[in-house]
Amino acid sequence: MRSIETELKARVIAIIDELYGIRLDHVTVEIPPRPAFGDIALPIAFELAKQLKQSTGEKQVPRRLAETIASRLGQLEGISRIDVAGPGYINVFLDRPRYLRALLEPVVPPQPSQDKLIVEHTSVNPNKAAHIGHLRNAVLGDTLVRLLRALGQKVEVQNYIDNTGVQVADVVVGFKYLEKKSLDEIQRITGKFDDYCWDLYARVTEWYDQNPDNLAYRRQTLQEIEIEDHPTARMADYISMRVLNHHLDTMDRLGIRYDVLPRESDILHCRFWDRAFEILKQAGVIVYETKGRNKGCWVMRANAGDRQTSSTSSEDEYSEDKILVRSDGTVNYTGKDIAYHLWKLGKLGIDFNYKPFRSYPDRHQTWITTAEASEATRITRPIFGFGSAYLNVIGSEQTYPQKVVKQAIAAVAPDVNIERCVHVAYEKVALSPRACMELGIELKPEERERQQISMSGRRGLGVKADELIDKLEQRALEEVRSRHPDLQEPAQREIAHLIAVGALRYFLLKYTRTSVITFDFDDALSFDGETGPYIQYAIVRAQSIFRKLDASGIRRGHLAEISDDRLTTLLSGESGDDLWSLIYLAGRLDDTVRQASENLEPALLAKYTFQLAQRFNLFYHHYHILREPDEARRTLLITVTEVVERQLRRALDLMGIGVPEKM
RNA sequence: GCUCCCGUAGCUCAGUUGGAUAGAGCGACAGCCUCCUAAGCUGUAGGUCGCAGGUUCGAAUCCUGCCGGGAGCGCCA
Repeated sequence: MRSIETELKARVIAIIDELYGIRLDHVTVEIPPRPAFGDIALPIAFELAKQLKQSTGEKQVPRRLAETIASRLGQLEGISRIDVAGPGYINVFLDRPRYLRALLEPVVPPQPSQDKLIVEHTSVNPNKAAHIGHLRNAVLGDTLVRLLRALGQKVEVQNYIDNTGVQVADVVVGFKYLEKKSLDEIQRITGKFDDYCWDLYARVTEWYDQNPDNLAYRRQTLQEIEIEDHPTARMADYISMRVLNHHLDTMDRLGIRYDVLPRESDILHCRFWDRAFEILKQAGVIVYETKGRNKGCWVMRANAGDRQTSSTSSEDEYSEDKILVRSDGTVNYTGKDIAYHLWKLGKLGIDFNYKPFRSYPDRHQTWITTAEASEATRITRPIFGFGSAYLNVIGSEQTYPQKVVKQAIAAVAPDVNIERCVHVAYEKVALSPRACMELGIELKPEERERQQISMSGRRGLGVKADELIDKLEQRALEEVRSRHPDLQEPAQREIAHLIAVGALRYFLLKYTRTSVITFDFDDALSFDGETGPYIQYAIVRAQSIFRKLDASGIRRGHLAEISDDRLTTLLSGESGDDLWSLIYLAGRLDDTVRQASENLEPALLAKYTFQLAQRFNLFYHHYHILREPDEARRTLLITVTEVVERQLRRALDLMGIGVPEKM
C-alpha cells in the first residue's frame, strides 16, 4: 500500500544517486490510466534524461534509462512484477493477494499530535437565519476537521461570533426604530426568531435606502452596543444569542459542532485590542501617520514583517498600507481580528473567561467566552487557544484582510510557524436565475441576463438553510414511505434525515473550493447520479447482501483459508483484473485522505468516494454472490464487498455522512 | 488602474500538481426488474480544453499577451 510506494521512491532515489550521481528530492508516482499498465507508474526516466542532458550535455534515451533502473530495482516485498513500457515508463504491478489481505487488517488510529490546530469556521453574523452559503462554509470546515483528526491532528473548533458589528446593529435598529419594540416585546416573539430577523434585516436595509438620514440610528446603535450594560447592548445581546442558538440548531442537524464560541463583545470588554496595540507598537509593526491621507491613523506598512529594508519607497502614497486605528482612536475590524489571532496562538498574554453554552446528548460541551469572572468560570474546563497554528475557513473575498492578519502575526510572533497558518478560501454560493424564480424573488433588470445571482442577506435574497434541509427531508421521507411502507414513522424519519444530510453535505463538498456553486433546486434536491444518496445506496446494497448471506448460513470473513496460489488465480484473467481494479481503488482511500488534507480540499475525497461507489455498483451488477457456485470464488467476492463497504463507510464518515440500514 | 479566482460536452463540474487514447453527473435518445433493493445498470449522440504565441521528449495543466465572467484593493465589517 502506501509503504510500498514510499519504499519504491526511496529505492529509485538511491539507484539514481548511485548510477548517475544525481540526488533527487522528489519522485513523481502516478496511477496509470489503464490497469494493463500496472498499478503504480514511475515517469522518472524522462525527468532523469532531462537532468542528465543539463549536467553532462549528453542526450539519453528515456526508455534505456528506465530499463536500467527497473533492472536494478530487483525483488521488492509486495510487488509481483516491474515492466518498462511506452517511451520510458516504469510500471509496477502489485502482489494482489498480499494487498487484499493487508486491506483486511483493522485500521489503527494514528498517534494524536502534541500540537493543537485552531480551526475557525461557520462564523455567521448572528442577526438572521443561516443560508446555503453559510452551510458551505460550515460543511467545508467540519469536513476538514474530521480529516485532520483522522490523521491524528489535535484540533480545536472555533466559531467566531461577531455580535457587535453593523449587521447585528441593523437588526437592533429594526426592532427599536422600525417596529418600536422593547426588549420585553422582542422576547415575546414566538416562532422561528432567525427567520423573523431575516425579514426585518431586509426591511431595515430598504429603510436606509429610502432615507439615508436613517443611517444615523445605525451609528448611534453601534456605539451603544459596545457599552457594557447599556440597554441597547442588552437588546443586541438577547437578539444575537437567540439567533446564535438557531444557528447551532441548524448546524447540529448536519452533525456540525464547536468547541468554543469567541464573541467580539468579549474581545472588546477583555481589552484584547489594548494589549495587541502595545505588542504591535513595540514590534514597530504599526506607525502613527502625521501626514498624508492617512493622517492621524495607526497603520501597518505593506511590507511589515519582511526582513528586508523597505528602501524601494514609494511615490505611490502608501497605497498598500493598512489602517488599523482610525483617526478618532477607534480600532477597526482588522485590528480586532489581529488581537483575536494573537490570542488563538497564545501570543496575547491575556485570556477570556468562559462558561458552558450548550451540551449535546453525547456529552460534547460547547463553551462561550464571557468577560466577567463569575462562579461559572471556575468550573474545570478545557484550555482554549494556545494553538500552534490556525486554519480559517473564510470566503475568498476576504483574502486581503486575512493576508494583513497573517502579516501582523508573522511580524510580532516570529516563533510561530506562519506557513501552517492558512486562510482556507472558498468561493460563494450563487443562485441560478431559475432558483430565484422558484423563491419568488424579484430580479433587477440587469440581473435577469446573468448566469448567476449573488445571495444577499441585506436584500433577504437567499436559500435559508433550515428550509432547504426541511425540503430535503420531506422529499426523502416521501421516497422512503413508498419504498418501505411497513416501517414505523420514526424509523422512516431517521432514514430520511440521513439521506437529506448525505445529499446536502455531498452537494456542498463535490465542488472544489475555488469554484462558485450556482445553486439550483433540482441539483441540490437530487438523489440520483453523483450525490450522497447514491453512495449511501451502494453501502445499503452491500449490507443487504450480508443480511442474505447470514440468513442462508453462508460464512463470511474467512479469506485466510484460501491459499495465495488460489487467490492469485482468482485475481488473474479478465474477471480477476476487474476485481483487482476495484480492490486497488478501495485501497487508495488513505492516500486520498492524506491528499485531501494536504490540499485542504475535501472535494478530492468526495470525488473519490463517488468513484468507488460507482465501481462497486458495476461489480454488483456483474457478480451475483449468492448464486456463485465456486466457494473460494464466492469467498473472494464476499471479501471484496466487505472491503469496499468498509472503505465507503469510512469515507462518508469523514464527510459527516451516516448510512441508514435500508433505504 | 493594480491584485486574486474562474473559462473543459447542451447544462453543472472533475482532471492525481507536466505524462500514455481528456472524464463524470444531469439533460436527450434507445434498452435492462421471475435474478443479492431500478435511489441501480447498459448503449448512443455530444470536445478547436476561451483565443494567440512560447517553454520541451510531452501542455487542459507552466510562462507572456489578449478576450469574457466574478471578487478584492475603504478611517465598512
